[in-house]
Amino acid sequence: MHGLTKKAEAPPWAPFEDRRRARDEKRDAVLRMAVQMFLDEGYHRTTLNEVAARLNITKPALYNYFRSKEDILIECYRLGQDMFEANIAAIERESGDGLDKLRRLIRAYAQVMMTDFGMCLVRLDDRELSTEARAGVRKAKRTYDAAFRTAIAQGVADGSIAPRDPKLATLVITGSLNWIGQWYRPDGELSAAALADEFALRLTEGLAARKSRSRNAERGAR
Amino acid sequence: MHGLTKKAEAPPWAPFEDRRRARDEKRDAVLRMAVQMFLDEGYHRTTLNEVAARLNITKPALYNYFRSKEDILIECYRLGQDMFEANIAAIERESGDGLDKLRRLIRAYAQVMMTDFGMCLVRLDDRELSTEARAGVRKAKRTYDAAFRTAIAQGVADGSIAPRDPKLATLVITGSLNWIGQWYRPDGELSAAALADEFALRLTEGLAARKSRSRNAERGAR
DNA sequence: TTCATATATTACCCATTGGTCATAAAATGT
DNA sequence: ACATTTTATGACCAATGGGTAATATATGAA
Repeated sequence: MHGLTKKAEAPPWAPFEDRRRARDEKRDAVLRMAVQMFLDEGYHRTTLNEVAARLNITKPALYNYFRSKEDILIECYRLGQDMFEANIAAIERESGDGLDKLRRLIRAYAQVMMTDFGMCLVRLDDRELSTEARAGVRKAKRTYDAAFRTAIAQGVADGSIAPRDPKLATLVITGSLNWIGQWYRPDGELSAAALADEFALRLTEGLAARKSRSRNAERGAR
Repeated sequence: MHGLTKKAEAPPWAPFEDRRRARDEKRDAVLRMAVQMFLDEGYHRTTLNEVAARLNITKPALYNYFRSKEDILIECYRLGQDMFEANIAAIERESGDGLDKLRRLIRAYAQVMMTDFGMCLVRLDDRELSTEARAGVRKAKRTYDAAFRTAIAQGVADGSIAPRDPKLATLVITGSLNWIGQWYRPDGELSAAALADEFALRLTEGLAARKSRSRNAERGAR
């Protein structure tokens, strides 16, 4: 019996890993509490003392996980951005005509907008952020807009969407979607999925290109 | 020559009136400056010192015209509300089917949303207000929503709009309109009127009831 | 001129709040 | 048991900004 391997099962990093995980969990708890309070009361009316109190700790303890109040806000934005980006990127990879893609974009975007971190991006004022952080957030927002614009442009090109200015059409659609973050409450009558479907339906019911004989002939001809 | 009426033309109240007008003009100037700064920088990041400085006065001078910072904010909301109410009430008085009325509502609402005081209602956080003031603002907002809902319900009833839930349809439409306040800049390519027309077109192009033979027969039959 | 009123200023108060520091208390490793 | 690191705390600092009081200045009336 070598003294070396008395109980070789548990890897020696386990405690470290445990600790790191416990730390991350606490960090996440701070973030979840903070985002809720930011959304409920507004960023600047939410004090770090209150956030800490609701977590049964005191303010300086927060500084073990975040460097500043703005740092907390930045992380909220980042979590929201990650959700949008993951969903949008997945849809852009899929196949389908422009109209289909647009419908999927609407559904996905609407659903993310009904989550706490998702609505961060439209409910919280990014002017609270430093110039650099704000630039990052705005750049991210522009990429989401671009996804809608290209889907619409593609739809107009492939004949699935009746001709229109993709930029204006995007303003109409994303406005409606962004505003969801202002009124959605999880305790409403309709589920998030049902609402997302409704928005996908209503925001595209006027877009489909008429399947006129001439257009069909045109498409069949090439 | 009576000493009494040496120059009887100018009414004796003129100076008073002049003074009152001058006062009102200054008050309005404060309001216009304040609303711009509130929109530019956000309410709580706009200090009364800065507002005063931009008007070439000092902070305490503002207190000749307003009782508090919140009082200024309340007046901004009120001016915006007045614009919405005047427009909406006028349209509700007009005749036309539900779809027509909805289109006119959209155009009018969009145009007010492109003014400083109009966008107040969606860009500024009414949680800055006292409970009573906030209740007033929210009540006003609900009446605008109600105008859209009734127009849509009327349209569904009179056959000009294809059947749908008026409440959800209103959320879709007013969301798009409210979001205008977040991106509109008066120096854009399109005029406010052109944008309003575009929104009226795009937000209703999918609503019109199909004029199917059976429906026409139905309508003709009663 | 003189008085009254409206309007403006300077200087100040004070409540709030993000953030820091020295230190204590747990938790972890040996 | 002991040493070390992590995590938490109480006390405090400093800046910000809304609001006020005492006072000065301009304006119109008598």
